[in-house]
Amino acid sequence: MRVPDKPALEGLEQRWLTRWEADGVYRFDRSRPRDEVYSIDTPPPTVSGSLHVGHVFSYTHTDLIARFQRMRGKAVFYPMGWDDNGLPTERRVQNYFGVKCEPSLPYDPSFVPPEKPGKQPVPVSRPNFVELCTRLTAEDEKAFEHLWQYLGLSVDWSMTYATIDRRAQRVSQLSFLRLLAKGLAYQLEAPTLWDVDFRTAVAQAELEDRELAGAYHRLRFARPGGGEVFIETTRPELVPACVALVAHPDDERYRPLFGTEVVTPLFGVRVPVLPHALAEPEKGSGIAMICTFGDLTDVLWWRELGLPVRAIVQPNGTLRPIMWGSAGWESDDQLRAQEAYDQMAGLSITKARARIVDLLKMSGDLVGEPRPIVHAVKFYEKGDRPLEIVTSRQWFVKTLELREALLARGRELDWHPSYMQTRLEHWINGLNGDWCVSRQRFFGVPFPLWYPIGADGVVDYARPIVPDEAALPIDPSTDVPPAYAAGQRDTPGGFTGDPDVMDTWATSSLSPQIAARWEEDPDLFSRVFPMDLRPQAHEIIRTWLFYTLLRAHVQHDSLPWTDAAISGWVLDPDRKKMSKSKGNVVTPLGLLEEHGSDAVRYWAARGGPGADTAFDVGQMRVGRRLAIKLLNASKFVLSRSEPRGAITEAVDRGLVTGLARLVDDVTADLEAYNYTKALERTEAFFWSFCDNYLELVKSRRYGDRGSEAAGSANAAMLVTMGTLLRLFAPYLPFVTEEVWSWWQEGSIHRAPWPVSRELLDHIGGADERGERVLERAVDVMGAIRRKKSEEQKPLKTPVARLAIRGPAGDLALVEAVRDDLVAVGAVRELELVDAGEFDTVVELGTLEAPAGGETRA
RNA sequence: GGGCGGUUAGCUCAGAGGUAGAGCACCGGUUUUACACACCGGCUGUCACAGGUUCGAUUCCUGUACCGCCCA
Repeated sequence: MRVPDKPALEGLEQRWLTRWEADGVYRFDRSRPRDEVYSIDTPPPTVSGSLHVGHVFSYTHTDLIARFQRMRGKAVFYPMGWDDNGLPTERRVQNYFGVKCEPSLPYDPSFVPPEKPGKQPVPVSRPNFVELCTRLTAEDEKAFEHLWQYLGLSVDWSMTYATIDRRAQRVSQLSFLRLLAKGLAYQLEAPTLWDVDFRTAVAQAELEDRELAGAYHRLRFARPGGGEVFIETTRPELVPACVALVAHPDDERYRPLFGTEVVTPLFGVRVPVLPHALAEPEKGSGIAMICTFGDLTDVLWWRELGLPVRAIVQPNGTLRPIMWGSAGWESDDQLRAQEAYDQMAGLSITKARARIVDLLKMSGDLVGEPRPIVHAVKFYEKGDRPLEIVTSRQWFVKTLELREALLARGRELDWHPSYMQTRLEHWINGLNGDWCVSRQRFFGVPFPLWYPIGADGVVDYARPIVPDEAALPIDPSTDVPPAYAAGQRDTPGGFTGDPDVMDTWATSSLSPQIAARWEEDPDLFSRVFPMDLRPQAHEIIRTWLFYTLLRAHVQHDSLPWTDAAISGWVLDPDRKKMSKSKGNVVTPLGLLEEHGSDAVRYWAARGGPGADTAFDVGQMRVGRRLAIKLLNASKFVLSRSEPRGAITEAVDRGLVTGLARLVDDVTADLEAYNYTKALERTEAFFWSFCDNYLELVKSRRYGDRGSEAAGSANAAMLVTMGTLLRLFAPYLPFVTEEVWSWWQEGSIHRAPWPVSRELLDHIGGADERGERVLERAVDVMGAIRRKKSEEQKPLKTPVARLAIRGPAGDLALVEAVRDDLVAVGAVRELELVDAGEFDTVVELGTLEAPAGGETRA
């Protein structure tokens, strides 16, 4: 026993996080069978993004569960990952070093980035660029790792992975090749949502709608036999891409036109007028122009009506050159079309629009002035310009045909809170396309494929060259396929590598397989997969959760985990989402240092599963007070804790009985992922233990009633303190470890979780009467305290006379704690009257002649 | 426009078909040999609104308003 004189919280984090790492307290024990393992699919953060309190909040929730399961005897598999590939890192690297990736450049092994980023970005080869990405993320990872350790996450740092490391690349590529073999991955030259700035395809999950100012332009289409039709469009620049007009089949105005042709203004292209139910008679003039492609509805019409492609937008967002009169670009007036179009070719969308508006005005085909409107336009969530739809070759993973199976998987999963499941259901039901997994980026996992080039120089995408699984991971831009020589790259009769990388979700959706070392370490895999828990935020249910479900379903025919615990947002005190732009972001490490990690964890734990929670420094102060109280109460209990004996006194037995019930309740709460409720219960019990029980028995434990009575109190206190410390350990890992180290061997975080039966064994079974004795004692103490407070007397004022009335049964309970009550209240005369309802009358004495014995109440 | 969640004390939140709860804040008191970062006592409510079911609704149902998020 080694209790400090002045216990304090300062410095506990640094001391214990170092010890835990050195002692391997959180090391996963891979010798244990699956049913003794609890495995967690920890969200891998993107380290090039900033650390924020949301991280601290949600990762604490996971750690609470991890620590609980560890103390229950599970071998906890709790690795950390980093998800660094993708756009955020590329952007950060570009800005940080002042470089720009230029894939056509060769690798320069001696390249050194500029000291300071210059005005013009320096073009670097793709391998050089990836090197810079790796270098910067390695630094960022250190900052994250330190924060996590300082927060007290019980992660096994020896299992850390990165979704861009060789191991993860291998898993991603292997999984892709298996999907390909199963026919679940396919490539398609297809209309794809495209960000012209990032020059990459964008998946449905990455879209967002933004309100944008636009204008309806009323345009005249001539009918060859005479007459005209007016359409309204927000995108007049796409007139050269027009392939049809469409109206609702029931629209009387346009019914006579169905099956006839009209001629586009300026370009003189004959296009059919067709009926389709999706055309809205109320919108504009009720007849719309179909272009390839203006929006997703165009894509749908194009597909369903079997229309030709007349694409004019290039991947860089400018209009491509077109030879009017060539195949697919026939015109009634070829010269006029060419003359008009040449004034638009090469321009950006916006400039082309302005130009064609002028041309249409001059030709008289624009009727009236453009009518300004505000409409929803699709953007890439990280992009700045509206998405275009370009036709390009992309890899897709089939999702639509898995709809029913994935809905079933979603229902099989245990959700915390349960209502989050409907978010997945609605997402799956709303899917309208397969998952586009190609990204035209650099810092990512490449597609492990090459394509043969024919003697004519044409790439044969239909016959991809697949590497041997044993060779993975490969980079097709530097590695050479079997049976080819390096010199044959990009030459007729040779080969070319797939230029794209995978969507980051295509890799992070394999986080369970990566962490569990699928197809690399079958022994480990069988012990941890399928996992137990996926903790994550609710806004990525449609992405991360959905895709992970999909991968496990098609690859393992199982769920990836049995439980999903969804964390809410951290809101600022005005209940708004915290964000950098609002300037209400708090630096997490500073927060931890200011309040102490245990205190911040306490605040996080008070935010229940799924609940958006206000950032509340007040709650952190409460947590800090709790931690300090634990230090002080422990000091009291552990100092002078001799003699010890059997727990014989009624109130002591009552305390242990209540404690046993607390253990059962808290355990049930935590099993149900209700960590907030569990904390509330433990906290309430602990505070009452301090303010009521400890005060009540203080005199007795100091030996005023002999060593046997003292031994009973000491034993009850020690067993209670030892239990409460363990119940608090998942929440307040630092302070509980500190106190534990005063009197116990080993880490509290490896100590067994309390079991109610073992507690009750100390007293030979539950003692409900003892509990009622304790309750009555608290009532009587309350009456005495109230009286002193009302009369504004010092608390050590003696009680001259204490008269307790009540039924005989209640009086017997008081009798059982009589000596403790007399001592705590300095009661000179105690009278028990068998009559009426339970009631306590207190007459205070004077301080001048204090009674013997202890005086505290 | 559709969906999910929320609306309870000044604040943050719990709660449950039968007399409204906790912590913080506030007010008053007490220095007591674990803790003044403590302790004791006290104050605070049209449970968002309107209907309905019920002996009884803050709780269940329907609708409305407002807030947040997700999706069109």
